[in-house]
Amino acid sequence: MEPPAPQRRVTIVDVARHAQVSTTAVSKVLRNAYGASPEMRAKVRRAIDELGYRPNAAARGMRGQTYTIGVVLPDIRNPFFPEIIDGITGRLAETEYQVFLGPGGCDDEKAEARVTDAMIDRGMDGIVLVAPLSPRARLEHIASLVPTVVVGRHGHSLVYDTVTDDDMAGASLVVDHLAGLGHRRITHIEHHETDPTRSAEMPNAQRAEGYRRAMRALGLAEEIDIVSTSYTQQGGYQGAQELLARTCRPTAVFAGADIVAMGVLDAFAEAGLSVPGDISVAGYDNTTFAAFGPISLTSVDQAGHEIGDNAARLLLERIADRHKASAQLKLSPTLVPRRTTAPPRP
Amino acid sequence: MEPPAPQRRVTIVDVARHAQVSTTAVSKVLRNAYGASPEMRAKVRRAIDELGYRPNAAARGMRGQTYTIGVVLPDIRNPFFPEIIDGITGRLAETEYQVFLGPGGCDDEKAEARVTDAMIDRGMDGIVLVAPLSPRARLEHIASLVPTVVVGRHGHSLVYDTVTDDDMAGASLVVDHLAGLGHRRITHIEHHETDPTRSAEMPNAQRAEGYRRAMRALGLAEEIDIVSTSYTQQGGYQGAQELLARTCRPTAVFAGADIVAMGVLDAFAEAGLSVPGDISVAGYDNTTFAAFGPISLTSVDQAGHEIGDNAARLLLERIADRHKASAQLKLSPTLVPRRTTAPPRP
DNA sequence: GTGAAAGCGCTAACAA
DNA sequence: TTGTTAGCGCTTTCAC
Repeated sequence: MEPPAPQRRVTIVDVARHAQVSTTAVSKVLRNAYGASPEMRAKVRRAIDELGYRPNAAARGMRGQTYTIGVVLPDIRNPFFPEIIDGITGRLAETEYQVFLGPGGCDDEKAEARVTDAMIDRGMDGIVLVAPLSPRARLEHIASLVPTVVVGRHGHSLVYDTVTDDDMAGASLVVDHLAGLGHRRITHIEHHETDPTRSAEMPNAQRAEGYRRAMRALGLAEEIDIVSTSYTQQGGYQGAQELLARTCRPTAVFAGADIVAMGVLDAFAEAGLSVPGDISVAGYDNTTFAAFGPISLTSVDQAGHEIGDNAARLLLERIADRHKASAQLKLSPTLVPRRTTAPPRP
Repeated sequence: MEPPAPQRRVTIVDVARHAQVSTTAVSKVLRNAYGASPEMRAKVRRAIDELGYRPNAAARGMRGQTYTIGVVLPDIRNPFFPEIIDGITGRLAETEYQVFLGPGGCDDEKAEARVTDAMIDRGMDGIVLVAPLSPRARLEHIASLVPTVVVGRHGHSLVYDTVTDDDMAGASLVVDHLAGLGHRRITHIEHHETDPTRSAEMPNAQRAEGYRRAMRALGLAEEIDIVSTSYTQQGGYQGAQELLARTCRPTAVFAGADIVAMGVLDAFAEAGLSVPGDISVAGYDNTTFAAFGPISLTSVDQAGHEIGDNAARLLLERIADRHKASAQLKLSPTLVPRRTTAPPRP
């Protein structure tokens, strides 16, 4: 009687024996590497299918690749990220690579470091960092250890590629839209950046700067008015409270993110202001809920899917050639006008 | 001159040499295993710090554990999942385990299989399946290969643990709430389950059944009315259209999910119905957007954080003892009344 | 084109 | 308590 094999997983050795070839041959077939005749490939493929063999990624990783790509998200809650993920997985679907997401605790630099370290420890072949919080030096350190693409953060580097949305142009779209409706007193609610080292690289800073430039370009330099809070619902609520306390209120508010606009709408509703009758509100990100009927928020749509797709493409290129010149891609956002913006009261 | 070490990563051998001990000793310290004196531990710890050593997870995985937990989500877009993730990572934060999320393409059984296979290939120590679509046999197969906890799917198994919300009780909460306000004609919009094999195990089926039972318990058996569409905004819109076409409309709608309620609200707004003046609407999941001012949707809150926390706890127990008896946990949801429900017109 | 053999970095038996 | 040694499953020279 045969000893009852205790659920041992099929290995490359089993495949080699079953196909009557060497393990080297099997390995070559697995990697589509040079040095295996068509007949051999066929034979090996058949054995793989018959045995239901699946390579052990850990073992592969010891010498070669793990065929694993890590994506680090600062905050899974942000409804903008799924678009990026879809773009990445879409591009990678046809390849052997598998994507795993690392949950970076909401706005927590420590958690981000932990996740990226964990990915490096696990021998991931490449990493996509989405809107990372880490200082630039840290990003370059990561990139020196593993092929890296940084998404949603401005500022170029020689060691990693970047894919961003043109946040400055996006802010212009909003300001131009509001000015086109007849608004002059347009206030921007921004996310206050605490860390000066990464400051200019963050999208929020770019949006604020885009707001300033667009206002100036329209001859509204005098009207430039920025309230600093944070990109949260709470931040929007506080910002709106500040505006409500003024004697001369703006006729339109450009919130730096949709979630901020939610807080603004809450505050205005509480104060009995009607939107857009008394005041217009616009957001940024075109999150899922912006489209919901009761909200119907004018917003800016970042090309999320395209961003992810390009990030994955650049990462594959960098995995293939770690020393290629770094690329910087800037994609264009579009305005999605909805029912929270209208001409000001005459 | 020394040869410029080409960025070689520090290994256990380097640590052992630097601390003047054997690699076994280092390994024991890493795993807090038995058989290392305090002095030795201290010496090794120091060497680890001085060299900045981090163990290679792939190599560890070849013999022992990878210290990696995989979480499979059916759809990253569902705003209910972040709560679960937080619960899981919270519980695991104090341990050596790292969580990675596998992006299961929205409602795609094939994608789910691909992700789970990938996790097994990568030697993950445990897997949490959130509301999986796979047939039961497949779940048991996965569980036979790696410690598994299934979340958000009813139906017990001997090989995996389950953590669910009491969806039947949740449905009762909604029906009781509406009936308490004076409603009798309460319609439920359900997700139509195509696959009969998993049918009864899915939360949507439980919610529909809970609705029926609650109606009967209130003596409203005659009024039981279920519209079958899907748990999407589109599904809600279609379901509402069907109701609008009737001569005798319900006075309240219980949507099986918040996202369904969004579609319902859209349709009612288009038809000029006011909510809750003309008709009340309730959802399920208490998603982030349900709380937004302009929406303010009455909903059912699942104990997401608690679900995740317990799932992680059970998984750790199962990793420690693969043959322990399987556990089934059912947590209680709560009702969150908001402004979309009110007494019917007299 | 093919395969034997030497590792990759770690853990687990086993000896000392 | 400590160290020696043999793999884990794969990839990669390097002979043939």
